[in-house]
Amino acid sequence: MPELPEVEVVRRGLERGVVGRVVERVEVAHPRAVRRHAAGAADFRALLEGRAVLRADRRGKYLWLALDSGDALTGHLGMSGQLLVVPPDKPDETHLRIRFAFADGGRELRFVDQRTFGGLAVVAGGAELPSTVAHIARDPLDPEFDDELFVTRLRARRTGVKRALLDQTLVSGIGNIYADEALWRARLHGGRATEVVTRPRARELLAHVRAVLEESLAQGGTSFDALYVSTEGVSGLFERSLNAYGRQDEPCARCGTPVRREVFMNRSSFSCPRCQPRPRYPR
DNA sequence: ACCCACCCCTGGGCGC
DNA sequence: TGCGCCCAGGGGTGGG
Repeated sequence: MPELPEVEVVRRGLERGVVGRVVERVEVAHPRAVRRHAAGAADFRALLEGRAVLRADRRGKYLWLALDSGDALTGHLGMSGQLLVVPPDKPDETHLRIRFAFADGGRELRFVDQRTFGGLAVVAGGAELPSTVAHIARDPLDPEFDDELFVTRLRARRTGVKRALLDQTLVSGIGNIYADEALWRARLHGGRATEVVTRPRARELLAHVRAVLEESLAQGGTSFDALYVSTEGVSGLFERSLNAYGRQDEPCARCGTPVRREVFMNRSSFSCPRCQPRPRYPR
């Protein structure tokens, strides 16, 4: 899916739906879904069967379940991954990749992923912070996120502001939607060079990032279609609150100028031509 | 240490 | 109907 709000909705669903339960049986229906588990599907199964789930954690767009073995079942949803908690008798989804049945015979956990950009892996000793997640920065909703460090590092970059926001090693959890929304709120064009953004402007941008992530989370995230849903299959409602993303040719909510679409980093960027003028020297 | 182009996939929507 | 494009909330990798 999904960006931070959508992943956090899933994490909360896992907390309610699988924490405290014991995995009894794992079925890997598609090997690509465990390609990040280098030792293969059989090893993946062996490390999970019989294990109890202690916690559901998240950093940025990465999720993990802490296990009683000290290992972590880590996951990334990619562009189209879903983690669903469903009754065992529910018919298999078309793109069901991995099934987890629990010892209590209750609802199953299913990893469903149309495009298979996502995947799961067991990381040895990773219950606290999986080594495969440690390379990314904290996200803006993390209480230990260091705002001033972010401002310093942002300004040290020699790139554009949007590229920087999308760089998960600088700040995690932001994707194409929330980058565009935060930039719209901050009245900044994504091509603005990071080194000319003043410290107060950078702090302001971060405040907008945080606000849009929190507001979206409160609405259950953004769901353009049925691919972006909670563990219960429920869609989020934040799409109606988007001001820039996907709003090409619609009037800017501030000034009425039609929202433009530009291709940037081989993907779409939406912005207001008047509120967010192109910089003279874009990055 | 950065930054960028490219690659990995499937399916929906569109024009022809 | 069908085909060929284009498009889509992702990251990892290898080159410069």
